[in-house]
Amino acid sequence: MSDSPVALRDLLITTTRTLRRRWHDILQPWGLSPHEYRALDVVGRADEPIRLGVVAKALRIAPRSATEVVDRLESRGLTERLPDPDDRRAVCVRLTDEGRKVRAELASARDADAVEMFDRLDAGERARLSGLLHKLVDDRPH
Amino acid sequence: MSDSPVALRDLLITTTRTLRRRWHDILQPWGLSPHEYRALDVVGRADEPIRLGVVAKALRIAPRSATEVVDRLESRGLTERLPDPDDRRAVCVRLTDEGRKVRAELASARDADAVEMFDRLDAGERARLSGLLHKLVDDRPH
DNA sequence: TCGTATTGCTGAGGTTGCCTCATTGAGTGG
DNA sequence: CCACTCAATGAGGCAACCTCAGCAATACGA
Repeated sequence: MSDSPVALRDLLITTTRTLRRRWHDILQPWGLSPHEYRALDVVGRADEPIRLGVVAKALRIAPRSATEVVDRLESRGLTERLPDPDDRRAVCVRLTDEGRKVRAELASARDADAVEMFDRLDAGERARLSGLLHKLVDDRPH
Repeated sequence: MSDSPVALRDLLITTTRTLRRRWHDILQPWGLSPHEYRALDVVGRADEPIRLGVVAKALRIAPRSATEVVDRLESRGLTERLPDPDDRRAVCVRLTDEGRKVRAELASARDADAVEMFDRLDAGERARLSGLLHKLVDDRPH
């Protein structure tokens, strides 16, 4: 019974482990952790400077911890802080030119890797896989 | 293009995130982390007492760290250490009765959860999903 | 068989990435 | 104007990993 729920769950886990490992390897040369990339992406996704507190919420970490993640990005020259014009308590973050460049390069490397990962499936198979996974997770609480 | 490689990758990640969260919630009442369960499982899977170094290799952590994981299990009364009869440098670990009980209960809770998670798919769909995932990962280095 | 290298575990101590709590300085409602 | 509340951050803590050194015990080469 190789397609029992239990075997299927393990297979799903194996598959995303592979994905994560590949992503990790892509990130390696840039010296960024997956979490740091996520922060870089959150900051870059907003085209306006974004508040530290908003970064924290987006990453689901404590505000205090967002300070640290952003510190790390800043020390690599990828982001810069600036005062919030509307609230002098608040601090905003935005990407530097270098940060924009790194984010763009990583995003396209990541997408290229997805293409490579999935090129064993043709369009029909991908559509079927997509349908099955949607059926599994759609409207699932969380 | 909702079944592009990129969308598919994200969907796969979302799916296992759901799996992981459910697993985490199951583990919660027992006060065990996923990693601690994995250690418990490694120790229990061997029916002989198993060396600490072997535990480390199975968990892919440094030997020093295996000492700590096993310390935690031991402090919860789930495992016990005993000297290796063949090599007086080595220390073996085995489950206590309580450990065996917890491992069995968790394993069946985990399997029951997989059944529940996948009951949205019928046997044919599960077989198709299994085939597609195998095609993605089989013989992939690592 | 004896000296040397290697091995298995663990103490000591470092790093990372989170956390909570308290502080500071800034907005806000009665 | 005073008492809240709120944003970021310093201080300090914790969990879970790591490396390195040390202590026994084992294995091996001459």
